[in-house]
Amino acid sequence: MVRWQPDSRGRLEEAALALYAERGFENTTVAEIAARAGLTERTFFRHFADKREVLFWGSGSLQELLVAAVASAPDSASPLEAVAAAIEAAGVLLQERRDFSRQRQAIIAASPELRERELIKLASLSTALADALRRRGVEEPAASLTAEVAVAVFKVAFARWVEKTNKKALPRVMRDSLDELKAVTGGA
Amino acid sequence: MVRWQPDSRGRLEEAALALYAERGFENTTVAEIAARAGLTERTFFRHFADKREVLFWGSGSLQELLVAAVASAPDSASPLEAVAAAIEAAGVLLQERRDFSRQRQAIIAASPELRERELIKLASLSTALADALRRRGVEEPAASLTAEVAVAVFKVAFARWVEKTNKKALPRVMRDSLDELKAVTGGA
DNA sequence: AATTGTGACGTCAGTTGCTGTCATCACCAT
DNA sequence: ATGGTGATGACAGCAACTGACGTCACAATT
Repeated sequence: MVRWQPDSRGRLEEAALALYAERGFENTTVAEIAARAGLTERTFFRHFADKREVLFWGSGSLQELLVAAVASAPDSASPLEAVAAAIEAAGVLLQERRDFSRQRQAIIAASPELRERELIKLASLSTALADALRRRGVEEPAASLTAEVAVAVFKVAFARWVEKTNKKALPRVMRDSLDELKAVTGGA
Repeated sequence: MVRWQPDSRGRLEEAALALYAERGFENTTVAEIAARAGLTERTFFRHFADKREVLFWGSGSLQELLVAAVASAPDSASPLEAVAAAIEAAGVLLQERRDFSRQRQAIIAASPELRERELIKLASLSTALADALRRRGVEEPAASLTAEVAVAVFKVAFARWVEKTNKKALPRVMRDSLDELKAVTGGA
């Protein structure tokens, strides 16, 4: 006789996603999420720092992926080329989980609190990318600026990808957006 | 006999800034702020949507300044030149309130919750700038990308300006950072 | 001058996010 | 068996926020 069902964290994530989608983030209580997962409110907070974090648990691995991509870029690659390869790799990953990504983004877009949390994750990504670039020998402020630019392109491309149905694949949108950015900053 | 002292909002701002600086944001209670201002907790929430917003009341006017600067740029100016003029104008304003800006930034930097709020203000600024650019006839995604780039340069320049004492004036740092960005995105 | 708003604030009660603390009990190693 | 461990439940409590309602100086109206 098992005392508890396994994967309580996963059940909490699932329950939260469903309830946030159903009745909105603000209109669902942690107690409801826990009840749906067959757990206690207290247990929810043992797994997630707060009510928002349950939606952002995967962002850590995405950040690791991007940082690894920057680190493994060939030495001949420029800083911009290194981060370009990284966001394309992220694009591949998100493209694979297309439906999930879109549902999640719809939930986030509907709540200012969740948008705040998303932005700080992206800011964390930016500093991580800047660190990775500095490890490649890029000096400041070029490292920070390149990292910020990468996140900016990521944001814009992701927003366009989410927007309408039947569009290009995300890695392609990432590339196109980066080319647009070069045109904007270069052809002054 | 006046029933209440005037400028309750200003007193709340002042009290909050002092207490946040003194004992940190998390260790300060809204009730304490209100008491220091000679008011009630309930009144605090009538003036500010939440505990963080008291530090960001001025960000609206800054955003208006930037948008106006973009709108009033000469027709001959490229999108990047238009936002460059805007962030330089913002640099002038912040340079004038140098001490206040730095104290405020120190408080924000010390609290993740406040950093979240700052980021969403910058995101709001980015969409406002993109709108202003679109009103100048700039198409998407160039407008969004240019706006994001402007905010990125603003962030990096401001961070550098705050960092060490005895540095260049902020408008100058803004210009330099923008030039660095052009080098980074152009000289691939 | 009397009346009637009106706006800014106080008071109070309630919900919800979040935390500290302690007990419980299947499981595992010894 | 014995004892340790880790995940969970149970409970109490604080602080952020909200809604409802009362109060009273001041201004506008008549």
